Amino acid sequence: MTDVASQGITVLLVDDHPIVRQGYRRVLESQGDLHVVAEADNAAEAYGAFKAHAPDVIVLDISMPGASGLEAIRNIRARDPRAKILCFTMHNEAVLVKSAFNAGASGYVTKSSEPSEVVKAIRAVARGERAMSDDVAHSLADASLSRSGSVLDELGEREIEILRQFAGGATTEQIASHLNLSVKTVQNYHYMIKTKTGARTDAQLVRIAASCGLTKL
Amino acid sequence: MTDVASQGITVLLVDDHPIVRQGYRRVLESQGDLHVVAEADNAAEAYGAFKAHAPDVIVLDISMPGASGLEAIRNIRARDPRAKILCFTMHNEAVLVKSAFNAGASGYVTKSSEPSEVVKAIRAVARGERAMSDDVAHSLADASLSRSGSVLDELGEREIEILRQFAGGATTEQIASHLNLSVKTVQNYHYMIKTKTGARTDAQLVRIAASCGLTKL
DNA sequence: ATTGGTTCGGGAAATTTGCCCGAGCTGTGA
DNA sequence: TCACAGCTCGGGCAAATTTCCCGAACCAAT
Repeated sequence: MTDVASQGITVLLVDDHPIVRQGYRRVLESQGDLHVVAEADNAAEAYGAFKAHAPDVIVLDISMPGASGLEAIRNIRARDPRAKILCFTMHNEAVLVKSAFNAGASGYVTKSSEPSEVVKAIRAVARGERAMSDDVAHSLADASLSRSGSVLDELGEREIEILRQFAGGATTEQIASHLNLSVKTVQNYHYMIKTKTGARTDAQLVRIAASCGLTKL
Repeated sequence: MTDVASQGITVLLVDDHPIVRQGYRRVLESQGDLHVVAEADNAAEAYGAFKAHAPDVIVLDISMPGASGLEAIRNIRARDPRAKILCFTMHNEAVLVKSAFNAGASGYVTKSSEPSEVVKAIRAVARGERAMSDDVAHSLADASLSRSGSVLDELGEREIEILRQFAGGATTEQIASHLNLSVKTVQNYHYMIKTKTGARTDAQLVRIAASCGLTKL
C-alpha cells in the first residue's frame, strides 16, 4: 500500500511504429495503475522525453537496425543511472538479451509474451527488480550457462582475426595465406568460432561479427 | 450507402504476437465501423478463421519467418479469390511488397504508418480498392526506377526468398521446412544463388543480401 | 612442476558443395 | 495453338568442407 504502485506507475513508450505504440498505450492504460505519460518515436527522442517526464519505467522496443536500441539504453543510463528500462522486442537471441542487460536494461520481454506477462514485468521493473519473460530466460540459459561478457571475449586473438576476415568475405584459402596458416588450421578456427559463439550457420556468424562491430555493412 | 461499409467492416487479425494483436484490436474497435471478429496466431490458423467468420478484410502481419506470410496469402486466395488481404508489417523492402501483391494481397501498409493510415487502408481494401502506405509506394517507386543492374533481378522469387532466410540466419533444414521443400532443393537454390551473384562464400552472400536491403544487420 | 589457455595442425566420418541432369508448370509471342 | 523460354523442384555423384576427435608446442601463472 505504501509503495509506488499504489500511486500508479508512469511509463514512457519508445517504439518506432506509431500504431504499435497506440496499441501498447491502450493495453497498459486499461490496467488502471499504469499510466503512459509520454511516447517517443526513436532512440534520439527517448532521452528528452525521459528528462521531461521522469517516468518510472521506460518501455523500449529495440527493433534494430543495429545497436541503435542498445545505444539508447547506454545513453539514458549514462545520464541517469536511476532510469529503469524494460526492453520489449521481438528478438530473442541470447546475444542481444545479454547486450541489453549489460547496457543497463532492467528487464527484457518478447512480443510473443502474453500481455499479462508484459504488465507484470513493468510492475517488477518499477519495483526495482529485474524481469524477463520465460522464453528469454530459456534462451539465455540455453546459450550461456557460463558465459559472462560479449561474445568476443570468449574468443582468442587469432579467432577474432579470422572471424573478422571471414565476415569480411575472405575465403578459407585467402585467410590461410594472409596469416600464413594451413587451410586446415583456418578450418579448425572456423569451427571453434562457431561453437564458441553458438552460431549454427556462417550467416549467423556474419551477423554476430557485424553486431560486435567486427565488420561494417 | 448500399455498400458494406455502411454496415461496418469485419476484420480478421493475423499476427503472431498476442499483445500486438490486442493493441490493433483496440485501435480498430475504437473507430466505430471496424469490427474485429476473429484473431489468428499464425498462417495456418488464418484460413480456418477466414472460413469460419468470412470477414471483409484480413489484416495479416507477414512478420516472417520466411514465406509463411506469402504462403498464407496464396493459400487463402486460392481457396477464395474474394478474400481481401491487407498486409501490415514492419518490412518495407520493395521485393517483399511486390511478392505480396502478386501473391494476391489487396494492400500493404507498414507499421511505421500512422494509425489513421492503417484504418484508411482497411476501408479502401474493404471497398475493393488497392491500398498502400506512402512509404511503401515510395520504396516501390524507387525500386522500379533505378534498380536494373541490381543482383536481385537476376534472381527468381524463390531464390530471393531463400537468400533472405539464409542471410537472416536460418539453416538449410529450417528453410526447407518453412517452405516445404526438400533439403536438396534448398541446397540447389543456395548454389544457384551463389553462382548468379558471384559470391564465393556464404559470408559474401550475406553481405550482398544486406547491401540489397534483403536483410537488416 | 603442474595446470590452463592459446596457437597450430592431422585424421576420419559425416555433410555440404559443385555441377549435371530431367520433369512439370506458366506465360509469352509467332 | 504450338513452341520456346524461364522458373520451380529434386535426384545423383564426385569433390570439398565441416565436424569432432586428437596430440604437440608455447607461455603464463600457480
